[in-house]
Amino acid sequence: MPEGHTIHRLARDHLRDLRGESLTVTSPQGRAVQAATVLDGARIEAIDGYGKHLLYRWSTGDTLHVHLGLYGRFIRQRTPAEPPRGLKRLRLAGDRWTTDLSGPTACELFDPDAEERLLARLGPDPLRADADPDRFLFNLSRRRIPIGAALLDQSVIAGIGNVYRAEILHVLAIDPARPARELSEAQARAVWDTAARMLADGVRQGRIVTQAKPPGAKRLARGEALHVYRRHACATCGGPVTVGEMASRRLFSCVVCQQG
DNA sequence: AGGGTATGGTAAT
DNA sequence: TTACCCTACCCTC
Repeated sequence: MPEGHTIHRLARDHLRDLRGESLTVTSPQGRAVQAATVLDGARIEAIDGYGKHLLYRWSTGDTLHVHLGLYGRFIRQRTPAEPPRGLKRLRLAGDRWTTDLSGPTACELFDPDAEERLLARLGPDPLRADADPDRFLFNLSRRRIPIGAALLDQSVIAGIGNVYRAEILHVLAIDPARPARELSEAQARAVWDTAARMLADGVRQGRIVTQAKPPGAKRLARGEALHVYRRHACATCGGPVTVGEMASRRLFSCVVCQQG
């Protein structure tokens, strides 16, 4: 689920569903007791997404940091909600909606300087209006690691995960093994622009879709939405998709389209 | 019941 | 590099 598009969509949805109401905050699993105690009865005033991180700004002045990791998810239901089932780290119950968080890597209150430390190790996030593409170009220009590894490095660019990595490099016909700093400036800009466009599409659609929808089609089936990720044949040329490993994740690329 | 897998990341070695 | 953490789901036995 969670690459950058998921995070920014959650920020938007949670703001819509929960902002301004006094929330009942509980820690059903018993693993976020301190945060729940501090925040219970308070209101969410704003929510920021940075890459794959969510920052909830509360009326108490506190910031709650959530990182979903690989398995984390939010489940929404109408208030009053069923008693929590399974392992729920946090429950936010408002007048209309109740949201449960399960499986996050992080769910914690930030110290005063924790946010600064977090932002210092994140590259620019193409989904943010205040993002600076030149910082991304600069970051790429000084990395000798492959571009396929650089795109997963959150200090180079924030918000890209394993699906977007494969899809971005594919639509630009870039060999993932190519050293990041050897990309031309035009190519690096194209990577940024493509990332920004794909992520924004992901926010709108609530899932990752990188293929154009044929006229008349309602919704692309799963397996038709992507070009190479988890496919055997490339959606563009029909050629074989190879599966390798880069940055400890499975990397899919088209032998034909993405030759070095 | 148990194993493998997943769109992520950190800390120790 | 490796070990480890987090949860749900799917497959096989």
